[in-house]
Amino acid sequence: MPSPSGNEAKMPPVATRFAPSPTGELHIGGARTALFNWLYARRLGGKFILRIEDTDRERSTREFVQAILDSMSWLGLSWDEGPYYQTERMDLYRREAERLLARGKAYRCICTPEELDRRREEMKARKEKPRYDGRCRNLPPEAAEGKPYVVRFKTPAEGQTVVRDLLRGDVTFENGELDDLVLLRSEGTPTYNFVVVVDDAAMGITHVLRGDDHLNNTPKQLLIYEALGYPPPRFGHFPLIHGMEGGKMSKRDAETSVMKYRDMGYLPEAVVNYLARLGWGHGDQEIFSLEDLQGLFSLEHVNLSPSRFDINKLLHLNAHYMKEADPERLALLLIPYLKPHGIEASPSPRLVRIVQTLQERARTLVEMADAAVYYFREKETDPKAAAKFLTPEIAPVLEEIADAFSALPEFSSAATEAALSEVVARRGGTLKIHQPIRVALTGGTASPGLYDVMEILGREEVVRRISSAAKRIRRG
RNA sequence: GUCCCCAUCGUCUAGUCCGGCCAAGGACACCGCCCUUUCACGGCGGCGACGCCGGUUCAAAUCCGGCUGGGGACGCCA
Repeated sequence: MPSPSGNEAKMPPVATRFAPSPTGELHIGGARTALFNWLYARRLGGKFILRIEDTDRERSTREFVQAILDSMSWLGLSWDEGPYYQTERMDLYRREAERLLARGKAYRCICTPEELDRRREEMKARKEKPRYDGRCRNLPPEAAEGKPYVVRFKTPAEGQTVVRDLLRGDVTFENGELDDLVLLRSEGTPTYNFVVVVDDAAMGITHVLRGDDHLNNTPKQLLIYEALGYPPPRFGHFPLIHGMEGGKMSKRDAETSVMKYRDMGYLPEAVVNYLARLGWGHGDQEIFSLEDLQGLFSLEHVNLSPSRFDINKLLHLNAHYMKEADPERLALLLIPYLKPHGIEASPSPRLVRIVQTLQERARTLVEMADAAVYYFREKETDPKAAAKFLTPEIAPVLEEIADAFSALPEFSSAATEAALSEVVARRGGTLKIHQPIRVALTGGTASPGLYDVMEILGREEVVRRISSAAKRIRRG
């Protein structure tokens, strides 16, 4: 219970943000960052802001912006404000840079990129930490006239900056280790460490939750906050997601784009569940809906060590959600995955029935589509299956069964099962007939329950496929 | 090279803050068995970890130090 004079009472409502740069599709690691920020805001009744960091004009594209927005929506991560685009806020950044220049907190630097590169290489060769040597710090203002220049931050040479990390506690940096970083490029566009501060301050961000790779940037940003005279937000850095081989997750390990997982037939709830459990836990619980997560997520339970992306566990979770999912919804979702097989399906009760037979057998929508093909057209028979089950002595039995099915008053799974036992009984009761029929019907040895398959296929098609299998056997 | 972070089964994790309930629990994967018209699902069981060394303590996975190992950052990228 917060006292009237306590900090709690004055705490502004929580605001988090996700600030991707549209230089690629939404990365699986970025998606987790977005998820954690979204959850944190939701949990505390705050707002979640989306900001597109497109100041790198060379590499940012409209298409990537759209892909990121689509990925967020697919995952169910809605934003309360934005998307803001940094390229639309250039005036603000230039104004703030001017302010720093006027107060002597920043300076113009006329070193060329080539020169800088050269010096960096030299420093590396000398085994020093590569950094700007500050040679333009005290240049008279006229020196920059008529020349291209960048605006650099005047990092204090002395003292320490401590980052009070929400997850790791205090992390202390020597200011002397920090660089005079570039604030404005020679074309006048701002760089990351500068815009992020200006925007987070302007947007009232209270909590910056981001990947570990930004921990080293934080002291620089803190110093910029101070120079600008804005109160800094709280920071929390969680570990990166690694590939199975260790190291930043790359395409070598697994697909890194969220959209690709959708394309590979994963359900968004499985991806969300998996991402949440990667670096976070809640006792022994494994299954979490987005709604569960909103109520349970907390920074205290975020792990500090990097976790590896394990596609097997994602697959397992997806299989779980495939089983849980409403068959009508799955039927709708399945349609596009049928297209590559040349199947143009449309929503129907039959499609729902098909999905129901496949739900506990398919781990992804792609697997489900693969397994569903024989429901739509006769598949080529697997030669091994044919050799084993479509033997000459089985041909007359198949013919007998086809006849029995044709004579049935109604073609239900109960009826076909009864008819089949009758045939088997007539032949001595030890006949193994299921696999031959399965091969005749589906082209392979694995399928849902035979009677269900037959009911869905319908009498005409069942009789046709069984007879044609018998004919093929007789022809040799 | 310099700075920073991290360290429980192969992987994700519970336990670590407030040392004893932990001869370390769950999940994935893997291996067996059961169920079964096939394949799956499911059920049961197995395999499997506190990186190392020292310290504090009656007692350490839990606290402290060192070592080792892993990772990240050092751009006119974000």
